[in-house]
Amino acid sequence: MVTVNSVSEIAALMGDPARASMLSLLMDGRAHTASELALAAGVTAQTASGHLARMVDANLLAARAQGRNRFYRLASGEVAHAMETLMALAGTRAAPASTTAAWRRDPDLRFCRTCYDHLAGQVGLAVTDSLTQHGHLEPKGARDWTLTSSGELFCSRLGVDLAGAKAAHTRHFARQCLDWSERRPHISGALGSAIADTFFKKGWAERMRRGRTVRLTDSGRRALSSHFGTSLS
Amino acid sequence: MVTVNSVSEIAALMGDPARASMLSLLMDGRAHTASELALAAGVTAQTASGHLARMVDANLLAARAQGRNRFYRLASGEVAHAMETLMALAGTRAAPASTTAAWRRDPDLRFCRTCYDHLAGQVGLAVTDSLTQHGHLEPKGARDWTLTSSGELFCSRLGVDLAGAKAAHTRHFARQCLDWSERRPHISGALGSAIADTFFKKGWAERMRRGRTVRLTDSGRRALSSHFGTSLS
DNA sequence: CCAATAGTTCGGTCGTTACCGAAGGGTCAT
DNA sequence: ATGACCCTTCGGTAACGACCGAACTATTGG
Repeated sequence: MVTVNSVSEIAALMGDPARASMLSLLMDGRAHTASELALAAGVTAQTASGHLARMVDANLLAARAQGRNRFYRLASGEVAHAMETLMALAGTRAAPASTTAAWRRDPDLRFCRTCYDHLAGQVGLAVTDSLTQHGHLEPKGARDWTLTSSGELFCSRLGVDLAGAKAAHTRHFARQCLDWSERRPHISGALGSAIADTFFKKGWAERMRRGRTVRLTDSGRRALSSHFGTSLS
Repeated sequence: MVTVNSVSEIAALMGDPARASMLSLLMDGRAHTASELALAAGVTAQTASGHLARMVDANLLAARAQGRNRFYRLASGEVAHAMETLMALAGTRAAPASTTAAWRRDPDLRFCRTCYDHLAGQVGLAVTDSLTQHGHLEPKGARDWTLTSSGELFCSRLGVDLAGAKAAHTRHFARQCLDWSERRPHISGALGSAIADTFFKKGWAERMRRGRTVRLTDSGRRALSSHFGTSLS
């Protein structure tokens, strides 16, 4: 009904530098305390509290109290997707060299990172490209994929929890998520999450202590080569 | 460090209700005048002008001056994509404002109408396309065409008052005019006016009593086919 | 109990910006 | 030329909201 208004409300929330910094930190898909987020945003705890309350109110974040801490995380992958899209748009603008974004200079982040709960960067793209090129994924509509029967076979052999992914009826199953560093869609949604879980469970990849960067292990490189037929530089 | 900032800048631009309304209207992919956008946003022309300038500055919009109007359109599909994503996040069905625009509901207006004193719509485009494809018109600069010698011959055989058109030194001779419904330039200026006069004089087209709608007669359809080699649906 | 830590609420300040009235420039028609 | 129309720039106002200091609640640990 109030489409334009609600859009501007969401965008206005993301349009504040402090809140954008918080959302950016939360893009790793993990939950962070209010203090961490205040630090990341460069504001005091009171200010951060206000920001967080507003974002929870708008269903951008979800909060969970634990002891005397309060953990915040992104409310959904859609929020992460919107942030990624805005990053992609921000990257296309003709900008002077002096304002080159930090992420353009971070090769590790461009190589592999988490986008909410799935893999992004060159590794995320490599997985996605392999699936599409082998006929495991087929485009469906403008923003989804269909997992073909060969794709189901491939995923179950890989050890991906397909049943669990299909059980998550509240979210898209195989969603396209625009990769801001590579500017092409990678696999997202419940399937993307399940695939990422497989990578972590099998020790193919591990999250860095801080930030969204993900390190591809040696066995991960071998797995990419043997299972996905992909060689990364 | 700059990444979060640039994202928040973009989001902040989209976060104002007036600007979001403008962007929403522009989601139809077409160019709109500053007045239309001011009306859509519910603000005065001065306020709208400021908003539009900021969005052009941020490479969200592209502007093109034409006569006393100034047309604005989205700078790229990425902008539309970002808006769509935000709409999806806002939980609103992306309903392009185009469905409510008058010209969208009026197929006759889209088919053929006058634009000041020359023909616009599909018929205007058909005439223009035919002239360029036969080498009668050649682009000159960003906003004009040159009538080639073959074009002069063609026009005089058609009965177009070329002498009168050339005598009107106060206006451009063969001007490009952006077609609002088709988003491509059609022939305007003194030559465009003279061509339209020919259509009316020969009974190929007649103005409707009210409004800008023009009806193409049966002989007009035959003329389009025989003289311009164009078949319209 | 008291102290320390985490987080929120309240009140007031301050900067940003959206807004409009007035005025000016450019274009087109009569 | 004159007026009408479209758009922009300028100046001033008003309101929203981001921010922090201070005070308050809740949990943990000694």
